[in-house]
Amino acid sequence: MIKKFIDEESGKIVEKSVMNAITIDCVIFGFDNGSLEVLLIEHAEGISKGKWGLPGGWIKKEESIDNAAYRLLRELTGIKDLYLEQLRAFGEPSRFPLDRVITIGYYALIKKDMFNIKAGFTASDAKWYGLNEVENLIYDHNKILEYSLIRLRSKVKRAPIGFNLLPEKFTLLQLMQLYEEILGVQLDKPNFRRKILKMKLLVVLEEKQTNVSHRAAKLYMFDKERYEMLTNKGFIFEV
Amino acid sequence: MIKKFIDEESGKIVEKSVMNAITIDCVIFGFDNGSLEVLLIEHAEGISKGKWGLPGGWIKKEESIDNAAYRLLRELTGIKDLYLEQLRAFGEPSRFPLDRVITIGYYALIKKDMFNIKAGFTASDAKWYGLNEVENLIYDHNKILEYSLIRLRSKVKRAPIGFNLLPEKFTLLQLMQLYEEILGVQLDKPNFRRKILKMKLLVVLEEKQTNVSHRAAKLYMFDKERYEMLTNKGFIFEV
DNA sequence: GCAAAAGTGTTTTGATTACACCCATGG
DNA sequence: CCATGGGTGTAATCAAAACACTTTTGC
Repeated sequence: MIKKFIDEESGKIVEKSVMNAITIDCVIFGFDNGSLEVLLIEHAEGISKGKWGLPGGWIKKEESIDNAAYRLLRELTGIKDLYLEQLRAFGEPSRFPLDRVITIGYYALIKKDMFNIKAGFTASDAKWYGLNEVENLIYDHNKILEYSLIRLRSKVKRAPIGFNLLPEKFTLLQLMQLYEEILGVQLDKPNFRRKILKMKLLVVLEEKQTNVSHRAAKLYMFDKERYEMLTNKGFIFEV
Repeated sequence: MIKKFIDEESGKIVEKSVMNAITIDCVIFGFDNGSLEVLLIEHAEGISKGKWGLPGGWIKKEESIDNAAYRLLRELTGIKDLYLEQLRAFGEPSRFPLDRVITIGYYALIKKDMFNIKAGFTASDAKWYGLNEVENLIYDHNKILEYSLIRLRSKVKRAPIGFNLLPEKFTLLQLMQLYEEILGVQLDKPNFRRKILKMKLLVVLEEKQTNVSHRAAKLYMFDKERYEMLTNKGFIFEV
């Protein structure tokens, strides 16, 4: 099967051979005003025209599935620095009405402040949805979204991937609210502070919040090197 | 693409249409004499003839990928009652030398005492290997096996799937050795007892061990109903 | 000074760990 | 009677949870 692509270097339209009957669909998470959101696409072509669904696409013959997912996200958001992880394959025979198509689900975490949507030629419109605003999506995309949430909740307890949803510099309250939102729990501020600081994954900055009508909070950054060091030693992260 | 299958009801050979360029590969774990083992297949056809690899096969057009994995396991082992879980899709372009083929990895846990190998027509021989005995497998099967181990280790801490590797009736020491083997750690017997019993997932039986040259241990069974009840309430299992 | 969030301190509770020790059984 | 694993008890340590309290800032 042959599909058209925009070449990333030259910008020209090129034709490429893609895998048959296998696609990629991606749940993109963002975090804004204390709420977790997903990026959905209004499909512009085919039988699903006008309906909303997860962004997705085809796998080129010569690219790995991880690279295909990266490419699709770049095409849509322009972001190169994001967290990406495969969920699993979804392969009910009835999931795609016209033909037997298996899809490989991914989820991505992006810093929303780095982001602007580049609507591609298979997406007429893209929009952020709060998790409770999401209604009926095309095919089995609700199921993929549901599964991605389970996975995100479980993963966020074991590795500090939450930082990928926050801006470079953030306050401890922002971080706590992120965890509260993802895990759907209420956390105790003093206890959260102590716990997260004890992990030594954060670097305190000189900077503080500005223009807030209360005591300004210190800003922190995630210390990736320290994290790598700790994970290599078999470190476990739990909030 | 058309492949030959043995119809499970009539026993006759039938031709079925299968998915192109997508396969299933399965890591089958068993537990014997305190050691974790995997079932490997000596491939009898194609370019991988004579080499060992994971059991796998094609996905029929009309069956779901989970069902395809179940069917393959039934064809190979005859066992209907086993634990099966998808790992993820493996899709490096170079993983299969002749063509671009994406595979969906699964892992299964079986009770070895229920089991006898039914060598199918795509497998000339099947053999259990201890984890350290496994050498170079075909394609990316070492990678799939490695990943399945990571997954098994992580899963076994959060859900009592280990029982699927033990006989119906077992002693606490057997169970502890299973955890020690899977997790690669030494556990303290008294502490393990208390912890596992406090979870209330085990039923004590009247029976005891026989013919042992030490005090006979009580036999236990896993209480599946109790487990379902606890999981529904958001129960977490950690050893 | 008041509201609102930042940030510190302290007590209680419960789980984890480490290890000493007694029990039952076959050879 | 001794080796082997079955099984119980307990003290020490550590993390989690609950919550009272002080600090800083804008209005």
